[in-house]
Amino acid sequence: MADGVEPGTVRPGGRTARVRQAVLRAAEDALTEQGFTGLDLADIARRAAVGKTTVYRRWGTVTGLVADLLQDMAEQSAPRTETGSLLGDLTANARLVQRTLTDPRQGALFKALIAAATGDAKTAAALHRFYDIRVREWAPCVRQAADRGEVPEGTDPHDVIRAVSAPLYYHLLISGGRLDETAADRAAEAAAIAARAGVFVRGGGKPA
Amino acid sequence: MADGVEPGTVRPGGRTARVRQAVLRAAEDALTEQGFTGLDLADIARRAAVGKTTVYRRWGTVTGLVADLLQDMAEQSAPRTETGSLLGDLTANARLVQRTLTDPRQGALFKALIAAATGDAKTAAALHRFYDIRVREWAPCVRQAADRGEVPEGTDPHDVIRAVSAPLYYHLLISGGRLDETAADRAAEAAAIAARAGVFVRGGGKPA
DNA sequence: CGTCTAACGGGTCTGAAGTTTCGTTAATGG
DNA sequence: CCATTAACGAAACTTCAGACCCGTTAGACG
Repeated sequence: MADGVEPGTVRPGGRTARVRQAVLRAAEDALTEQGFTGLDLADIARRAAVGKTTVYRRWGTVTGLVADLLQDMAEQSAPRTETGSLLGDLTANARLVQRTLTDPRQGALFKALIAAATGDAKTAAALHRFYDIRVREWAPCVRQAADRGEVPEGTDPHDVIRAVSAPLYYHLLISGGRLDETAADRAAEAAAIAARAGVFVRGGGKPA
Repeated sequence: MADGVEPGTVRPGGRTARVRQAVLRAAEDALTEQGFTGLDLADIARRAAVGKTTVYRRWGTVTGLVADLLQDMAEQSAPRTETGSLLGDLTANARLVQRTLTDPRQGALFKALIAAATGDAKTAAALHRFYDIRVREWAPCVRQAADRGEVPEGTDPHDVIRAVSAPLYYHLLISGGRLDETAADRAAEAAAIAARAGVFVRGGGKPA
């Protein structure tokens, strides 16, 4: 037997998958309720009705478990809406993010995920991948705006989408400011205006 | 004797103050090196050459210590620069933030502070206070821009300053994107353009 | 349907985080 | 300079997260 093989890779079907799902859901609940601090794997095992040995063997640490949870979350994507204008699309995105972060459960979960990522490189990589996928999902609306001539040629779609989210996460994590629909609309508007002005043109400084 | 009195409040001079400083510096080092996870008070006590009993008695938990550290950091403010134009001032601010977050020591420290704040309400409040002070320090440059007519009357100075920092923190914590001078300049430019367009006018939606 | 063994799970052990105790040191006020 | 006691610190104690052992369960493959 070749050791160094991660458990769960040889027989990924049936029970193994079931255990993984149960543990990930339990981890989600625990992170939501307890936050990242004061979280132990034994508690998660109890919630998942699974032996704690299993959790320790397969994930080892809390950050490792969070990294796996992020990968699992990345696999389920939510589709975007299309409104026909850049501002409309960005506003839809901003409100989706705002609603997610405002929701008591989801907001707490995302806080915990981000906190976990600050301490561990692998978890950080998983977080980056998760957001990269989300950003990719929304990027087409900027490309369409470029086709319509709403934003300059060469505008980086990813940067525009990220610019919409940034102020909302800043409120959530750092300033503690109100995270209402007005904040979402402002974030979208600011990003749209900056994009139109060519701030997000790849590689270049300002055009005029 | 009235119990319920926090230790260090009756005789705050001499030794008590010396111990506090030593512990806060040690906590800073530990947070920088180890991150928020895997940080224990006994280690901090060792670094500070102080009995661990003292650390547990005065601060109790890691988050409590971080909250005190934030209050200490808030007391030492760095003065802003003035360039005469809104974009110039915002760019100076953005570059200052960018340099701070890029610095290996400071960047790690801020990550740890923010992570700690996600899990504890008191620490979060301390973090909000810290950033509120920083924002207040820079707000006048927006007010001056309003006097010059660069931005509409009623523009919220705080929101503009926060809009500059937001994308930089988003890179640091969430997307993992490059945090170079170009990113800083873009953040400043986007905020300046949005401010000029009236996005940050208090209470109102878009003007035109 | 039966064999093989990957993966799970209960029980036990251990080391370190955190608490309590009590003696020691040094601010504070007169 | 002395008395008072707040605050510190060393060491013993407690608790529990996380590691380990080994028997049990159930996928994979013929």
